[in-house]
Amino acid sequence: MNTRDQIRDAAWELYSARGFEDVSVRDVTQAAGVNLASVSYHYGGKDGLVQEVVKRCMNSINRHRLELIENQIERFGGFEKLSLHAVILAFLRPLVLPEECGVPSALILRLAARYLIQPDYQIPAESRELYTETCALFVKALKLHFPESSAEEILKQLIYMSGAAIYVRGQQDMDKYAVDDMESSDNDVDREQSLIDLIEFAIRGFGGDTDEAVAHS
Amino acid sequence: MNTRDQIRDAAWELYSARGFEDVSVRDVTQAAGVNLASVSYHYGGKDGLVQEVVKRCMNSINRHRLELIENQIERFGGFEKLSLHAVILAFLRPLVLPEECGVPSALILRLAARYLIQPDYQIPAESRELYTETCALFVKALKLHFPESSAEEILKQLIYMSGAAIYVRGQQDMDKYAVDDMESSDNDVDREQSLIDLIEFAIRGFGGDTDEAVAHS
DNA sequence: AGTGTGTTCATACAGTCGTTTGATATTGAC
DNA sequence: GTCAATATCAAACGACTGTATGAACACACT
Repeated sequence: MNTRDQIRDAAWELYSARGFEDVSVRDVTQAAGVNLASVSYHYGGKDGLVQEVVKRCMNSINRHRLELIENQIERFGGFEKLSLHAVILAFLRPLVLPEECGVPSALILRLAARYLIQPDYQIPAESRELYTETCALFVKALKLHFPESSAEEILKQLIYMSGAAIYVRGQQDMDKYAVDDMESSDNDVDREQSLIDLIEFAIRGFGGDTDEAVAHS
Repeated sequence: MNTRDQIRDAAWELYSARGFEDVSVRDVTQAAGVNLASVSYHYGGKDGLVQEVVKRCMNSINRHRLELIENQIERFGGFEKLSLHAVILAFLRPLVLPEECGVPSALILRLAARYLIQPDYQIPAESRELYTETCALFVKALKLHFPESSAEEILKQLIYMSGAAIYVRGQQDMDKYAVDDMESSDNDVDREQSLIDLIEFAIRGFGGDTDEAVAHS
């Protein structure tokens, strides 16, 4: 394999497990089995490598969203016939179960945390474009269900949903303490259930009819 | 003023503005006008100082929540008479407008980001206790409106709301790009409006009646 | 005045970080 | 085979980081 790709893959794993700041260039090159200077040579430095990982992560998520929505379009027989539940599921699923598109769960959280505290951080242009397109498509799909809402309102609610999806996972461990008899359960089951709960919450939040929407799933 | 307090206040400001990792002990002591070694002496090291700031932040938020809910109890004439809107507002307001209890807006985001990626991080016991108590009280208040829901379900929805409240602020800048004609607006107005929108979203998400709830506010 | 405790101080230490350097190795085209 | 471009390598550089050290100072109590 390419030295360049070896570096990228090692960084992908290490950054997911331990975070961008806490993984040194030496950690990456050692795990990849390549020379220290290779990072500067191939990516221009640590920042370039981080951006590569960020780009791959964001693009995987948004490509998966588009894939899911296209599958549903086929299944429902047209973009206009998409159920509310299907649209919201396609948007949230890659956030809650990112492994389905090859993205480690922790990496999503780290990315979210990153942009939470550095909103001015330079997102790779390519990734931002894909994200913009993806949001635009989902807004369009949701607008069919809520013609009285503006695009801005719908987008904002998509963001609410994203925040809820991200946050509930990071806080799961912590908040077990708040309800003393909450069972400690398997992580995967938790996440599947979280997705279901979250979608119901989101559909109600949007103002849709939960029962009707679920019936179409 | 105390050297100890000078350090704490300088750290409070600097950590808010630039984050815990990106502010060195030297930055803090220089801003505070005290000696470098004072941090080790008074707080046992950087970690101790960070925990002090974290504790103050979390406690301010949760104390303010309790204050707000007590005001509303007086106003409504009893804990049992609290409106759904009032409860949710008291929970979310300190997250969206933390300056009202003396917490810089950015600090909340940094704390959220911190626990998003380090769910196992040791939260100061005192802060965790207060948070636990606060959540328990709000769950109890919400249970009066949704007697059919379990405490776990209600708590989870409180977390959804927290995530939405936090996330929408971190992403505001970024997501302006997703809707091309979104006006660039004043930050404060944005946040006030976000709070209103968010509460409506939350009330619907909970399954409450928006109009009825708002009428009580 | 003397003693002890709590605090501040300048300085040094040991370690890690990202990046650079210049030499060497590899590759592919002619 | 030769040349030039590309890639890899060990080693070092300079700039930080958090922490430790031991001396100096302040102040109360006897």
